[in-house]
Amino acid sequence: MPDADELSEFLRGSDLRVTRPRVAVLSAVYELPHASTDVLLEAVRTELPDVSHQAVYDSLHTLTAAGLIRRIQPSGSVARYESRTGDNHHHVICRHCGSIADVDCAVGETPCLTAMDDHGFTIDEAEVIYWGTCPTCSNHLS
Amino acid sequence: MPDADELSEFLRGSDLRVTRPRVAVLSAVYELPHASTDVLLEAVRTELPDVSHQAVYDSLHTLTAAGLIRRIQPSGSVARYESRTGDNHHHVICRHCGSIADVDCAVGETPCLTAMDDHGFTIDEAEVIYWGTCPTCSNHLS
DNA sequence: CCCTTTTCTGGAACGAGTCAAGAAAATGAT
DNA sequence: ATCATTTTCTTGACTCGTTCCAGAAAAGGG
Repeated sequence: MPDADELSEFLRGSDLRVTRPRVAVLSAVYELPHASTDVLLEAVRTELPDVSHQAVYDSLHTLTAAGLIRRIQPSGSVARYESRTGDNHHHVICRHCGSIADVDCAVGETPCLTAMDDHGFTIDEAEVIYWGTCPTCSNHLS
Repeated sequence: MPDADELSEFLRGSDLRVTRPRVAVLSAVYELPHASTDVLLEAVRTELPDVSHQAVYDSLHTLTAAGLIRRIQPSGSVARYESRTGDNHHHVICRHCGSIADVDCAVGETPCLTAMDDHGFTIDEAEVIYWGTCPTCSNHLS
């Protein structure tokens, strides 16, 4: 869990200005993986009570564009963010409660990156989402 | 491309009442794969000019719940629907224009269905989205 | 053919996200 | 350090896809 100085360095390393909202947002994304925007907004406001939601949206967009965080948006969900980037990991999502866990690639480094027939597309990413039921919901349902 | 009678049979086969909006919606989804709700609404209205948008939303939900059509919703896109169901195919999406094409499984029948560490989840579906650039946009950009 | 159940209409409402203009803050140069 | 420039943040309105609701209409079984 990087501290504020490290987070600032991450920002500077991406040629981004270091502002308190950005540091707070980045910190929140590290603390709360797969959190939605409004959860992150609340988290940020425990530290900076007066940030606007717009500042959080802007920061999330900027950080995403810089590659410091990753945005994921499964079907039927609002946007969520995580700090693990660039390692080609995927997600398993519970259909019942919406909880998300990370899963590493099953098949080598870039599984399925070669589609059978790519229709002439140039493919640069294969996003895999596993849908299922989490342990908690399994117990609850049985 | 099934005709109205066949579509009606599909509905009855799923224990759904046969209504004109439903037949028209189902027909539109067959005609326009990966179309968004409002495109489907327009298509339906060429045949049934007075359908409400709510009827189309309801029909899409009902047909999706019955498994007659499939709903897909890539990040940053509105909901889209297709008539190919149950064959475990995936999609390749153009980052620039949003166009979608079907791709069959690259690796056998259920690629990646076995996650490396499933965190105790019971996985029932692996959804793969290939992101890239379509031929048209490739030409345009070069 | 009528009755019950389900579906459709019309319109209001919701929520995540975006837009826009001016105020504030962060960087780079003096 | 301070100032000027550039970028970012605040405030508040607004958009758009989607959902909610109550009453009207239509489908299918008896």
